[in-house]
Amino acid sequence: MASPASGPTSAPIVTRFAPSPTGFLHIGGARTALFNWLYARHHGGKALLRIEDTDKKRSTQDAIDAILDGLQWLGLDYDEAPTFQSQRADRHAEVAHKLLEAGHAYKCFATAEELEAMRAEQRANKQPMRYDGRWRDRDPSEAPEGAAYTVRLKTPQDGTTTIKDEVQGEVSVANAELDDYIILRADGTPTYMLAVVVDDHDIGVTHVIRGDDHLNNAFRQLPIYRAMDAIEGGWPDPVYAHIPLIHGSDGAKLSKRHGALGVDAYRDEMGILADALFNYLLRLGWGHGDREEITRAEAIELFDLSGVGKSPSRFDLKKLENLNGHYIREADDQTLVEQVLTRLGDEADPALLLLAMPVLKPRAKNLDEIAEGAGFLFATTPLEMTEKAAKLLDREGRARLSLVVIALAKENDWTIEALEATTKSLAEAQGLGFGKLAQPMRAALTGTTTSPGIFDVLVLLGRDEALARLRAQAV
RNA sequence: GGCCCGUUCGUCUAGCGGUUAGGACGCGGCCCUUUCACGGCUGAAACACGGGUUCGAUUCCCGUACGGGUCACCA
Repeated sequence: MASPASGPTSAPIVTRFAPSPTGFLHIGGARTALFNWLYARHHGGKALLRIEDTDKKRSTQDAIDAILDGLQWLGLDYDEAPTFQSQRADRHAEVAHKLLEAGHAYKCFATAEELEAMRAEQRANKQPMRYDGRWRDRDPSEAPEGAAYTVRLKTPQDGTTTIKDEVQGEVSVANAELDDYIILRADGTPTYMLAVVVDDHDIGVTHVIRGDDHLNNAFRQLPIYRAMDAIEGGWPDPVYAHIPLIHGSDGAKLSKRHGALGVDAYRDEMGILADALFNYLLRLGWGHGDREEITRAEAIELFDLSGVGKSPSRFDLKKLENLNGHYIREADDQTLVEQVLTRLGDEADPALLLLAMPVLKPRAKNLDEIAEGAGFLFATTPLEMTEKAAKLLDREGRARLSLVVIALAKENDWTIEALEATTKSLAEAQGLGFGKLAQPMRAALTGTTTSPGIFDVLVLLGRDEALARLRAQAV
């Protein structure tokens, strides 16, 4: 009756990520890829990649490139060259014919229109919509001469199929719920349901880790494994792990309007670091005690399917950005310079940017904010003023600036320490709070009201440029 | 509609019969402070509901509600 689909395996673990190239690598796919990769790495197994491009109409080279690019960016590498499902149609058909010959599958001569009518009737009668098996026991000779046919799998009609899912636990479905689905189309091409099983078997996949939108498919795919195992042996059930889907902030299935963008958009448009997305995706649907910030090495060490929750989780950009800020602070300055440079104009000087990076990066939560914060370094006089900055430069502010200019013009030691000492003693001599001097200075120097420490700004700009900007706004 | 799955602060999660229900993001306050960040401290904030089982349920069982997934000659 109940037959467990999976048990402990002693053979080396092989996982695979199998996207269909009909669009970019979205956040959900990326996480599925991540979990598969992590599981393989954690257990010292193999991580494989397969492109499921059997739907020629919807598959594009651009999508394939985008997926490969996204995976590489995230640092997910594969142990063998990717396989392309479309190139294996002959093998799929071969298996279908074995199934047919052994009586585990049969020819169905029902036309598409006929089946549509059948479904319409079932819908009208509120019956479950599934193939009624009209050709299951009929003799093919009853079909019209030369009629096209599909090949359907003869699935068990009685009993229950139980899978022991690593994430979902034991899940059972009555076999009566499963219909005899098509494995080979009328044109002889394989359907996804057949192709997946054949490919997974052929490349030695031991663990199928995928979105739980495939949970129902497991019950349909298992009969192929069992039939083939009965025919020729060597087709053990794979271990299944169906991970919950990622939802948008409103709880509905992730779609474009939720920010279900390609990972390239997070990289290019939102200035997210690969390490940050890696960490965020890891923590979405998986937990390990109180751990939040987890490096790649730690992830490989700690990850296991037992930590994956069963409920869908919502995508939260705020948390991603918080994590991104963390990884920006940790990141190597030179690497950041390269990434930020592409977000700045041609006038940006890499050397100066590198010098400024230590004071720029602690205040940013994405790459664009670093670029924004670096703006003043490469601005040309007269500086553009934000509204708030202009307000700081009223008559009083400009008068104070004059005092500052006089004091700093005499300063020969253009260092943070010396500048701070003279500026602070000036403030004291004038009986002013230091902020009264610093804010107008910031406005004159950067055109904004927020920036790194004012002495950092002075030093970064250099004596001549700094003095010039100060003079431009002094009375 | 049938089948399957889920439900702990707004969000991500820890918990695996007895806890002041913990952490993180976000939010409020305070400290640090030349601004903005960072950092530190702190506050508000959750076991969907109803029945059982049990000396005792967030935890186990059954319902209900709500949410999700899936029902193609798509993948």
